[in-house]
Amino acid sequence: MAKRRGFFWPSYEIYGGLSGFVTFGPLGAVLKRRIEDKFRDFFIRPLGILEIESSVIMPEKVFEASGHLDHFIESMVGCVKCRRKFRADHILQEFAGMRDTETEKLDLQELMNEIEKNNIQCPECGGDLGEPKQFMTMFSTAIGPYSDAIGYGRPEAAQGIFVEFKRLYEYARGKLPFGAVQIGHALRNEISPRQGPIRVRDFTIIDLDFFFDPEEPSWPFLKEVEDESLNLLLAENKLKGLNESVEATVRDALDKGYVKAEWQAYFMALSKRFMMKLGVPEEKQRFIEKLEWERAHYSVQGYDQEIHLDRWGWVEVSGHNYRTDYDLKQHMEFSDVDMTAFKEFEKPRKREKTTINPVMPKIGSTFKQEAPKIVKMLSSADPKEVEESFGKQGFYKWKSHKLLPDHVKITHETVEEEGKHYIPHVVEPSFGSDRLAYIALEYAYKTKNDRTLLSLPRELAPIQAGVFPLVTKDGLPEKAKEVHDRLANAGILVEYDESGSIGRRYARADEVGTPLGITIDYDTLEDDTVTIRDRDTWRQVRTEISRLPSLLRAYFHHEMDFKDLGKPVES
RNA sequence: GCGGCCGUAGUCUAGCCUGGUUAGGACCUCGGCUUCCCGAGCCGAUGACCCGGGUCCGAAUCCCGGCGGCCGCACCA
Repeated sequence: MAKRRGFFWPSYEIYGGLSGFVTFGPLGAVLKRRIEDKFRDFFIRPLGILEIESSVIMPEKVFEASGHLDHFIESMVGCVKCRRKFRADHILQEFAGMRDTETEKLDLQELMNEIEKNNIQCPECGGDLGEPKQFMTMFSTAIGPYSDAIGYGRPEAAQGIFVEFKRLYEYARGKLPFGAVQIGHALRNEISPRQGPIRVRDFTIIDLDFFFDPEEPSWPFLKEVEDESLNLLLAENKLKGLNESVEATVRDALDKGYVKAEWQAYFMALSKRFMMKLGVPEEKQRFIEKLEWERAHYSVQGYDQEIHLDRWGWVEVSGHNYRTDYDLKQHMEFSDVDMTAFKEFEKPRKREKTTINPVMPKIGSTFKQEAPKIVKMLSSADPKEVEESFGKQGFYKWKSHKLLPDHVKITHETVEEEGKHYIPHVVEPSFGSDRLAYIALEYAYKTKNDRTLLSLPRELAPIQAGVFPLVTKDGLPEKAKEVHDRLANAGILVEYDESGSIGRRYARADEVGTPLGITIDYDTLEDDTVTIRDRDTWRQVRTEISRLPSLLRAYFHHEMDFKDLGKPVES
């Protein structure tokens, strides 16, 4: 259906196809765009969130800082005999009793050594395991003609926001909280994509990164959603093997500690409502908390929003991660650019301040070429800690170097502070708009009297109205074309169709989810009125052509119901 | 990546086992006729053997390889 009517299909079919890539057709592309617009209505506009657009290819440095280079990688080991593949780290955890924190640090050679040392065989057939290999799930490329300028296709749009934090913060005139969003393509080289449009290698991601002060995690907006109930499958229950979800209001979920950040709960509630707008009833939705090892490296708490589909079961449509200050901190460290926010105290505060100043002549003569490193270390070290260490041990140890009190000058002073710098925390709801389009389609798909009906929410429909002459003679087609042009000029997405019988044309329109059918009949020639037919009820009303543009506009903005569009027609 | 099943117009399919004329049908789509409100009817048209190699006088059909799909395993930030 999706293919025949032009919603989406597998890409590169003429060359045999390539799994993990889909093309959105004429109707699908519009549907997707409308869903993204709906997202803007729902999340962006009310909160004044900043929408930006950054590039898909990003330099290696970004992913070094973000941690993706280390984490978006899987070491796999294959069995020589049965050729099955396993995650090398999982094997070691299971058969050598190693912890994930230990296996994480091992390189390929070390993984191999550990496997040999522990004499691990293939868990399936008992055969020997081969050499571990790494599989990078980011797409890599060379930037320009220099092969050492490595770039990666972004696996998430969020990094494009974090690297621009400073400018965005300035644009927001230094006020928190604020959020930034990006709707754009992201690439992930999935090992084995399945499930058609649900799991692809090139997809549109919507990353909304919301920055807030961790000391002021509350916000009045929460009030709007605190009674919304959420269906939560908690990690603690998953660990116990329980698949029962709990029903809790946003307020309760926060009070009971199910959700750690208020803003996260707020976005979860909004996401639930958003799905309902796309046609998914609440009982087909749930949020499932990620276990520690299932979470992304940057996340301290993550919930996946899942939608139940008859075809694929529970499918993830959005991820809600509490990223804390992880990303900004990392980019600060790697770029040496300050990404803190500043907040003024209500009253200036007095504070004892301890500072360490390196005494350069001494440090230089003691540490020689190591001296610059020492100075750098001191600038980020905690002065109190250094002072205490001097007090207890008479020196401060950093790596293999011993720092003596002579090397530094410690001063104490009382300073008056107007405010302080801090690294904002981030809560991130993230959606895949391809999946949203698929879900809207599946939930709209119905059959009625053996006919297919795509009951899309009216504001999502790619074609808003069909214009049909009742029969193709006596000047009706000409009149219908006139009406079509008039509506098209009024900014309404209309389609003209005169092929086949009127019933057939209604059926075709129903199948692509066109909400309204406008029919030109013999009465039209008399009094310039037309009938409007409702896709879902097949009811008809009659109204004047001149009023159509404003009536339809109101109808699509939900300011008017179908019955208000004209006088009912007896059939 | 592995194993099982599978691959004929946009869709569903006949033919394959047992090689042999223009690969048949239905739906969809398009054109014409007809038609005063829900896939009606009649006439006509477009459109397919997944790709490559092999066997053979001859391959949709038999053999090998590849690609793709579905299911299971694995992966899923």
